[in-house]
Amino acid sequence: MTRPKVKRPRSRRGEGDKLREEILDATEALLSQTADRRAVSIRAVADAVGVTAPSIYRHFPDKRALLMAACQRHFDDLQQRLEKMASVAEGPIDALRETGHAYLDWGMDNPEEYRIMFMTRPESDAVTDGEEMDYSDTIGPGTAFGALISMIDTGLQAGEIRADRNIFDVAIAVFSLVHGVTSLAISNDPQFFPRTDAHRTLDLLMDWTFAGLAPAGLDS
Amino acid sequence: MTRPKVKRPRSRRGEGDKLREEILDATEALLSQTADRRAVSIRAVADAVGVTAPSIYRHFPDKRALLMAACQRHFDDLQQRLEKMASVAEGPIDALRETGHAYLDWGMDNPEEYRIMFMTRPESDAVTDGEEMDYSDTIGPGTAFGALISMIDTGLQAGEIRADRNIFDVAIAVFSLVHGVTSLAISNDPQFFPRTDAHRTLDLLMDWTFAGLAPAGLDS
DNA sequence: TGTACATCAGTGAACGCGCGTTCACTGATGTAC
DNA sequence: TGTACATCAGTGAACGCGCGTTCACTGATGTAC
Repeated sequence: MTRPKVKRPRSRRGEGDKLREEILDATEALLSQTADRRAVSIRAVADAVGVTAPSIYRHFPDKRALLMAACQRHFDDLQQRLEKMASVAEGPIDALRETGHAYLDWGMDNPEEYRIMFMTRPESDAVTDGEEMDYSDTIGPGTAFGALISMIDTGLQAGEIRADRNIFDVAIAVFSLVHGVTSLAISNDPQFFPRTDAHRTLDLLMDWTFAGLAPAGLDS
Repeated sequence: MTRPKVKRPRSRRGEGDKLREEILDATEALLSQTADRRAVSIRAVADAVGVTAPSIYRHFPDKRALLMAACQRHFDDLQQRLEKMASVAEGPIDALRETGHAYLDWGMDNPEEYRIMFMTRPESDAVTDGEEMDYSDTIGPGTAFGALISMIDTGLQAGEIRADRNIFDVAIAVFSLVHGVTSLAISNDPQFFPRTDAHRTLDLLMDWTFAGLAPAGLDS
């Protein structure tokens, strides 16, 4: 990891932005492979790219900005996956279930990214160590949370979800439910809480939830 | 924080263990006040106690051991609180609801401790940065999770919980539900997800859950 | 077609910092005679 | 009751490390004349 690996050939004039992309790729790869944010240092990233540390500063003002940029990519990836799942589903309840499981899978596949994005302390300092998030990018329209809101809204319109609930409250509750299983799954020894158990737990919670959300006390 | 503060008077012969307790107290206080594990360095702890850094090593072999000891105290504290809530409650369903809210309050009051105990990556490395937990101390009898199991069991005996559920599955589901709200509450700007909202969300989820757990499809 | 030059991508060395930890020590205090 | 001494609680200085970041620089490359 500290060995110089491959010496990257210098980009040609006007192609300096290539390095920017390579740096982001390396940052993601490092985070994903080590599953440990402490392994993602400026030096380690530079090393993985095959470049020296100061080169990073030609493309990002500081470490914070680098991590923010990498995290934004993850957000976009997650959102696209969820929207894809939702578009394929048969009806809003099915969409909620499917996206819930997809979300869980994504978290389990990207545990450290998940921790950074959804499990770090609020405010400024999180960033040195992880990421500070702009909430308007998190819950606004065109985001993962926005997609959740619209699924629930569709359910309401279709009469599959009881209409006496505040839609935002329901969304927060459903989100915290899925987040609970995901966060538990990646904070424990896989032997203690294996992947199939996580999905089973989510299913059980969804059963309860959709019984509670059903208009006439019917199970979904 | 780097200033020497008060110079602690040396303990008398045979009273060396006093410092051990003071070190643990200072560790907890530092963690609680800063809500940032990075602020809890050997030097900072020593400083808070009014002693030099090497003195710590007379009482703890390394930083890991110090943090483990401090965390064990937190576990004991949480467990005692939950058992107290459970003993006061009127019936098992009420006990589950009350302990759920007490758990949420505890997490919100001790966010960094909660993160260390329930939200760090599994395995060895968590400790340098937080804590590795011995699961037999976490889910065995006489623990917080053990208390949850026994509440559900009481509910089953009393006929207030449907008997066709695997008790362990139900316990994991209930735990991950409460954990979800707690973890969400302490990972976001309090302005975005205030304390009352967290309790309201938990209530909603509990409503769904107890509808699902009720024997005859009745609400709790 | 040849050459001088500005530009641009990236380097090498060093900075100051806080960290966990080690080591040889000091000096107060209880105890044995 | 007095004194020598072993013990014990804690100190002061230093170690090596990895970190983010800065600074003056180098040398290849495209462009203007």
